[in-house]
Amino acid sequence: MSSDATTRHDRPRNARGEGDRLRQEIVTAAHRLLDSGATVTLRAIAREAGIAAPSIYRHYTDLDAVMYDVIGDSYAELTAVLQDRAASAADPAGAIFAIAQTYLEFAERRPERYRTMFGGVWNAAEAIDARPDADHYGRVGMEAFELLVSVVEDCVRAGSSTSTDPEKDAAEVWVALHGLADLRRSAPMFPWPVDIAHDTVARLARLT
Amino acid sequence: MSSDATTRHDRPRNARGEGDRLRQEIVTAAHRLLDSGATVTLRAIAREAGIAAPSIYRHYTDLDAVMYDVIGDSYAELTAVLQDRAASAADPAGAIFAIAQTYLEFAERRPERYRTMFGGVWNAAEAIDARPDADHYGRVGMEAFELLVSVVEDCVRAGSSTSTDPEKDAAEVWVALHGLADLRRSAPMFPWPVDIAHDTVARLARLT
DNA sequence: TGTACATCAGTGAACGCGCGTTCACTGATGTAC
DNA sequence: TGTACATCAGTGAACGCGCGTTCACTGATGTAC
Repeated sequence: MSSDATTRHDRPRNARGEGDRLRQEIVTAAHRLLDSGATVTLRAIAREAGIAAPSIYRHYTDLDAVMYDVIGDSYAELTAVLQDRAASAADPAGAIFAIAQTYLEFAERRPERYRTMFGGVWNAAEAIDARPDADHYGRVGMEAFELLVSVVEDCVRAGSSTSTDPEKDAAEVWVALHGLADLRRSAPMFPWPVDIAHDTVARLARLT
Repeated sequence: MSSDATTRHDRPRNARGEGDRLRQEIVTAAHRLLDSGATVTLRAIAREAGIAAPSIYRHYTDLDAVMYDVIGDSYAELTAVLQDRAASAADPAGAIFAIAQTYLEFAERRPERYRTMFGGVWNAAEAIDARPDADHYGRVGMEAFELLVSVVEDCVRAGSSTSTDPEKDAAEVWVALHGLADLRRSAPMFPWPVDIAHDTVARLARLT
């Protein structure tokens, strides 16, 4: 059939000066692949994007560089949805629970994406460390955490938390949420107490 | 050079009736590979064990079957070391902290092994579910957890914990330990509070 | 006691696969003269 | 206005690699007669 023996939609080439559009299409294709649970390889991304594999090299040096952008987008998306849900909560304590629930939902609905972001198969930390703009991306990843810290602080001000170290308590909440997200997926037969998330968060955030 | 173009120690063949020894050598080779951080493939295991790749099929149907045994051994080892350290603690509360520290050390010293056991790359749950003797292995994995539950119960009896649901509180402690083990590896630049493990465990086990 | 044979432990060569990566290229479009 | 040329976006064919898996085999050793 076609030359590459793979499906290739007849994608119209971008206009002159618009070459960067393909860069975004590559990232989008990688997102789709990740969310569908398929293995993410350069060739798979190319197939998903409807382009030839070598075309990726015009925009990225390697797979890590692509994943780096995928992770940047993912952090931004997670942060946005957490902020959104926290903002619509009735009170600070409600915001904490909203964040916890939203975080767990994100991890459950996009397990591979979550794993890519938080230390799954692809080691984000390593790749980010290797970048000249590591600071910027480290900060993007921290935004969601800082939201959590500030919500704990809100709780203290509102008198609904007895925390004396919101930063530390927020870290403990994050750790517990991550552990829960990860273990629920890998040990689904474990008899999980239904209210474990709510209970753990309440204790670690020192809610009254 | 040699036929397979790879190093092959001249391993003496096992005596008649002793064929099962190779089965153990295969698992041991897989452990070494895992602990060295190398990618675990059938061919890599064969190289590490000093045998030809097809020889593995005489003992295992596929890589999953090998990993299944690797995981069984790993659970047994972790459980043993946890029991050991818990037993030499001065009191029940000390036993909890000993378990926590030992668990985190295990995860830090053998990161790939830990990830293989608790939902990393290779999905233990899936492979175990597919086995006829799934119950047995599910229980092996549970032993370490049950140790934690019983130590929390000891604390309650000794008056050093106010827990009213040791099983649930033990689950929360486990979740937090797993989250900490996993995130510390994947987010090493995060400003981890030094006493976060001690603090989290004390709170979740309701130590007084 | 000798010998034919079955069993056992393990091998070597070969295969097809998807992968990352290279290379020289194609063909459309803007720009200089 | 026409035309030569540079640039840009993207391709197709090919490569070597390690992988899982198959197949027919080799050669040592225990067992039956």
